[in-house]
Amino acid sequence: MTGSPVDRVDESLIALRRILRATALYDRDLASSAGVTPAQLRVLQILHGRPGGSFTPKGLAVQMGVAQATVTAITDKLERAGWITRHRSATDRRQTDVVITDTGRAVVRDAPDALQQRFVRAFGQMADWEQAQLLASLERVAAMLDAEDIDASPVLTAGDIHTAQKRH
Amino acid sequence: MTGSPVDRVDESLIALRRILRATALYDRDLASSAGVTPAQLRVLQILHGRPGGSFTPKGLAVQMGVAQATVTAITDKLERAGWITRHRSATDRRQTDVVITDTGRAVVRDAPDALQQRFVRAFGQMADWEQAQLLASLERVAAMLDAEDIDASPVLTAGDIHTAQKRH
DNA sequence: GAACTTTGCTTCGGCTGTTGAATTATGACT
DNA sequence: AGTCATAATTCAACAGCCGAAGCAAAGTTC
Repeated sequence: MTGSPVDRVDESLIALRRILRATALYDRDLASSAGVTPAQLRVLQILHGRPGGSFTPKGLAVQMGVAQATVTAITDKLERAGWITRHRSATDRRQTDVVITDTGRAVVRDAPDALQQRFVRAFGQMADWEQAQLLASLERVAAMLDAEDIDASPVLTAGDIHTAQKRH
Repeated sequence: MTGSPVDRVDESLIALRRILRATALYDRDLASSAGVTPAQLRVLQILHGRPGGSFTPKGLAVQMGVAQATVTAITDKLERAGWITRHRSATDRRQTDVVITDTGRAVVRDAPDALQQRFVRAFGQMADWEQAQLLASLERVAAMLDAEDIDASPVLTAGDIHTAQKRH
């Protein structure tokens, strides 16, 4: 069953692609079923996990790895939907504070993150040593891929994850 | 260092998100640097790994998890670029055969799949038991995520992966 | 074999995400 | 004051993606 080294790297890559594909499909399901697109939800999740529920467009752009213009476009839609508000920052009047609203937080809470739920459920059914091994492997892969030339800021605030926990 | 079970699932999810984010950023780099977009490259890769380098739009749509109309749009661009050709199928004249051209194959071969290269390199430096463990974990996660409600067809033919191997 | 249903593909209109370039406003520095 | 840098927006242009509508070919039913 254990093949040659070449087999192993091939099969690892195939497994990785399967993971990527599954998440892409989940994203699209989410978009069609919950009335919020993946990119918009990502913005809401980031805001939700921030102290005060607020962030600057620049900060959002850096964290998401997109251009500032993209953030402007997305926040336009979020604002029109009433999920965020925008105000000029008091301290630096060049900046804008993007603030999540209560209805915006509700969207984050209610968005069915099927991927995450499935992962949490399956993870919980694993034996202790399996969990530890899986975590080690995932962190290993993450370290392999998101390396120095990519901004390594903390990708995800834990807010949405803990939310999913509560509703296990 | 080893935290509570809740910590572990949280940290696993964060690692998973880091992986997803890294791959998304790689995709965008690829698009801007190689003159081919991720979706277009995916079509070319699928064709490249097929016997005869040919597939139907329907098959592409199923494999990629997108609508047929999307495949039409993408193949329009690929055809205009000279990377594929389209002919009516002889056996079933409703079908179209999408066939990759030689220049199309060259695009697949030369596309810098930085993600894959980095993975292969790092993987090769790992100890034997680590490789085995990583593979097992990735396949485990893949099985957790791309489950029954998602078409579980073989996601990726090995063609492009072996190509990356050769040029390790 | 005529009428229908199904299947495969394309066209069309519309939305989202994404970007670079140009613009405006503000802050920082000399 | 003058210059430069930074934050955000606007604009024009693509790419991806979809559902609905249309069309052609195959399959089915009577």
